[in-house]
Amino acid sequence: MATLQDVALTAGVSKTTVSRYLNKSIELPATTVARIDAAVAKHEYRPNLLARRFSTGKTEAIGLVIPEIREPFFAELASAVEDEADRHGYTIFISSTRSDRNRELAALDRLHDHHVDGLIMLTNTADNGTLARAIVKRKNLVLLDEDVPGVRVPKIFVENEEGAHCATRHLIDAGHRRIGFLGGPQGLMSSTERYVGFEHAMKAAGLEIDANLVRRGSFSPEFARNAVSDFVAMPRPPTGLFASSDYLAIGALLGLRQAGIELPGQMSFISFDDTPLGALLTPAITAIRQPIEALGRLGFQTLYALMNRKPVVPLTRLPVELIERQSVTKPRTRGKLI
Amino acid sequence: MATLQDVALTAGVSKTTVSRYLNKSIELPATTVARIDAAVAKHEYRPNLLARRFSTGKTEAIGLVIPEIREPFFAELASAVEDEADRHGYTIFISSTRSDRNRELAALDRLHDHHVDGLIMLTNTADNGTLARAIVKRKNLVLLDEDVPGVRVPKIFVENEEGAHCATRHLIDAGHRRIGFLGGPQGLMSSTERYVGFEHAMKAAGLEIDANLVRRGSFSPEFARNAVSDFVAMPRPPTGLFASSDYLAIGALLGLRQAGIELPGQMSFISFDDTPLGALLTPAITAIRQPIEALGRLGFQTLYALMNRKPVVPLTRLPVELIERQSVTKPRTRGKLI
DNA sequence: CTCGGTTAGTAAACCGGTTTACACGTGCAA
DNA sequence: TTGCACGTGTAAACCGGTTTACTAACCGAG
Repeated sequence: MATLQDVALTAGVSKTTVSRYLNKSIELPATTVARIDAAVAKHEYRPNLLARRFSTGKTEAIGLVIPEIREPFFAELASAVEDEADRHGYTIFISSTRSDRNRELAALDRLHDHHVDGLIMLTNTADNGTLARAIVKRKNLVLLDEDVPGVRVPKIFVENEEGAHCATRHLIDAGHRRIGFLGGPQGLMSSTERYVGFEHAMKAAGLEIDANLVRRGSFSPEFARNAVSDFVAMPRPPTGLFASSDYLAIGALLGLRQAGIELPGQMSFISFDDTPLGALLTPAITAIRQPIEALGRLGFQTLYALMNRKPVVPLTRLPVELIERQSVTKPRTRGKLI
Repeated sequence: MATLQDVALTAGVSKTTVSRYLNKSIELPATTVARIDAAVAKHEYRPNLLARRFSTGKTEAIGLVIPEIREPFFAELASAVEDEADRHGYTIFISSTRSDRNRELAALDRLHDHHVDGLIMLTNTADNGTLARAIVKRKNLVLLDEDVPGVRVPKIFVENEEGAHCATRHLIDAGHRRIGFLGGPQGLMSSTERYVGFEHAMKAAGLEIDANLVRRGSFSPEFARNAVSDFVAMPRPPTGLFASSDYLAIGALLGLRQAGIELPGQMSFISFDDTPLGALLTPAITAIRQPIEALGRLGFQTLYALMNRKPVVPLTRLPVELIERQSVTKPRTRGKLI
């Protein structure tokens, strides 16, 4: 591998000159430029990235910390972040933490160790303060989609409450009165906000919330499956169901299929996220779409601004959107029950 | 940030000693060890990774080059590779190439530039020689799942032909005689092998292959959708369909739904890959399962051996497995047609 | 007492860029 | 003729580890 020194010797200049020319921090007369260009070409010179990074202290890489790359929501997000990063000359490291706090902390350490210049973090387990304490010691960190309370870093979330309100309202408008709710873990901002949206929509419509039809506590499909099994075994099952994430929806749909419940005839169903899966199912699932692409791009742009010491918006809320498909209809039993 | 020098001064030794002690390349008496440990703790010393990498010329990172992280097959693979890499102290860069040859070449350049120590590559576009020429110039590269002809690097593939044979045989055993085949791009080893498996199974059963029921050329869902639309419009449509990848299956299923074809009653269906999606659909899709986890782990292990100049198996074929679900039954029209 | 071997280290080179501070020559104005 | 600005560069420090080659001190054996 040719070094800067080799190029400099061939071009008859010093390596300082070559370095500064290649980094555009110097203007040179055409003849010198030509000599350097020729020398670079002759040696097929490519700068040694390890040396450059050591010298500048920059890695031109960022980390993306997500719970699980296999889940389509996070894979979509990773794709968007990667694309935007690539556009700015950055590469990304993806850490799948499997919702493991220690792996999240390890990712923060890698930031500290100059492994990466910045971090985009997306957690989905409630913090007892451990994560927050680790985060406040770090710079160049952006939180996406889920909050970590008590840290002052740029945050980009979606309109969870409004989305949940809209979803619930959609079921109500279709004529549903008994509506089940599947929520994520307690202590997570997005979980809470989605529940609040559900609650407000129900209250605004003058409907009681039946506590037996509300299940909160986990994002796992298993959790949703069990909850749904309970729902359909009730004397008066709900006619509509709102799963507050697609991952919950998977479990819920398996539970409904197992119980032989037909969608949307016997049960209307709406979800939150709108990953591509939903469109392929029968019936195609009506859902609140999170702007994953925008989340990823804005996430990188914000981190980029942060790394370059540009001013940054402390909190952004991105809008969500109702995507109507085929899983919500009028309740079949409406005439009988009301 | 404390440096090795700071620690050395505090411990009253030279930085050589601290470095060698921390890297376990020296044995020291207990008292000295204690002094160094205390100094490390006092300074909260963490080695500067950029300096270490520059010094050793190793990045302790590898690249994973795949067509698209959003596709579940590749996301699963990435997850397996990442896990195995993590276990060996390596981190991974993921490059989604979007099947773009230039992005594949760029990833190879990053290997050259010391961006990563090694590369696991998985391509899905036929090579005209460009990729092969770029690959032969590189070291520490492993090919996964798809061949690039003419390069001598370790390769790990699955039993494509056997899998396709098994899938076709499964339809034949269920009583199907008119079987449609959806294949990937021409010029790809996996495409060809899967077609050959189909062909052999048909011949072995004494069945003619109707050229109108064979469509090869792309892995895109759109392609499959169009092919299926043509199939169902034929006077005598096939009763069974073999999609040689899950991504094709998605398009095929959309096409079948659009045409109002009921599965498995009107059409038996089998796919190749068995990503988690298939289990969630109605009916759940019978498929040939690729050993994604094993592919990823063995891929990393092979690269690891390669990077450490250990002997490496030049070609490995991993077995596939038939996962029976609900999308294959006896042909409904069997009595009438035969 | 001297030689050889072991223990416990160390000085300095090295990796290949980037960056700071400065030098030299030339032309133009005062 | 001096002085200054400007164009065209350069020498050397610097980043923080790793690694090579070496040494001083001490112990035991001959």
